[in-house]
Amino acid sequence: MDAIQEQNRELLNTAGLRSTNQRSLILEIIRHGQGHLDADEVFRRARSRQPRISLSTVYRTLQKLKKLGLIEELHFDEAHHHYEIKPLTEHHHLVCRGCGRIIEFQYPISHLIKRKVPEAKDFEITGSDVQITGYCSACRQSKKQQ
Amino acid sequence: MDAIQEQNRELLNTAGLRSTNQRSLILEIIRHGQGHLDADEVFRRARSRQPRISLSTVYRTLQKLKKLGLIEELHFDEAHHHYEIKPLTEHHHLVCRGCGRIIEFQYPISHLIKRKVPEAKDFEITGSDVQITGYCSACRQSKKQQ
DNA sequence: CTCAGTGCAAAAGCTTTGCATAATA
DNA sequence: TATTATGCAAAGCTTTTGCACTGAG
Repeated sequence: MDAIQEQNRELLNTAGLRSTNQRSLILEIIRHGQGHLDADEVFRRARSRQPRISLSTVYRTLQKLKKLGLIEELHFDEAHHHYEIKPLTEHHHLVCRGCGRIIEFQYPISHLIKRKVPEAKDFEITGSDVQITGYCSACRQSKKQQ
Repeated sequence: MDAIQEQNRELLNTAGLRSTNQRSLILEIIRHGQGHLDADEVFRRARSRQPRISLSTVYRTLQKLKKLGLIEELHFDEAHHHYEIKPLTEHHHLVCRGCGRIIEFQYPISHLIKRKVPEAKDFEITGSDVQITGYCSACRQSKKQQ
């Protein structure tokens, strides 16, 4: 067992979960997935390394990891969810309506809102997600040429 | 036909759509729905006034109205979408993880992001949604008492 | 050894689609 | 009248669940 697996094992055990190959693998996949993988993509990548893994395990693991706060569930303009490793610094997403590209940016929105928005004064903020939709520079170029 | 229906009719015709009782009704329901209705809720309210309306019509109409930009689709932490009339001023949502209440607030986020975030300089912003999750003051109170 | 976790298959949402009928322009 | 829109039923996708088996602690 290598160092990364050992680290995952501790992470899971500390949370009161059993460390299994499946869970460790799924955690790795999301960690290296550059964010924004959906369940099916996680499943396909997992299966290529562990052919007998099932979709239900993927879903059950994603739920557990979400509840533990290890990963975050994102809701883009689609019928299914996307997952990313819980970011250390607050970051958000520009979603291009042309090519679907997702550009991350950092900005301490929740801090700002806490300060500036009266409705938020009494609200205990645990998470935030900002989605800006529009067209990225590449798609703006190709729109002009049409 | 009353004045509101006549207004809806023009709105739809201008957009190149036929004006039907179903569409006019659905538009009314969303307009008076205080935001955040899901398709099923729109369907149930519509059926109480027009019993033969079908769920497919609701879904098809929501799609059309969304493409026209008359309504906006929101993605809270659930498996389905919510809809609201396109707001005139930019507003966003505090979503309570305790009671599910949704509190709206106004803040010109996209303007701010355009100015402050380098990644957004080249991005043509067409829409924005900020979701702050956490606990509202009522739920914070009841958490303390537990 | 015990119980949490897994795989499989079946079910359960939510949403979309094909087709004949009805309604609008 | 020529299309577009509707209702119904069936299908499609994503996600969840029941159950017997497996594997971690």
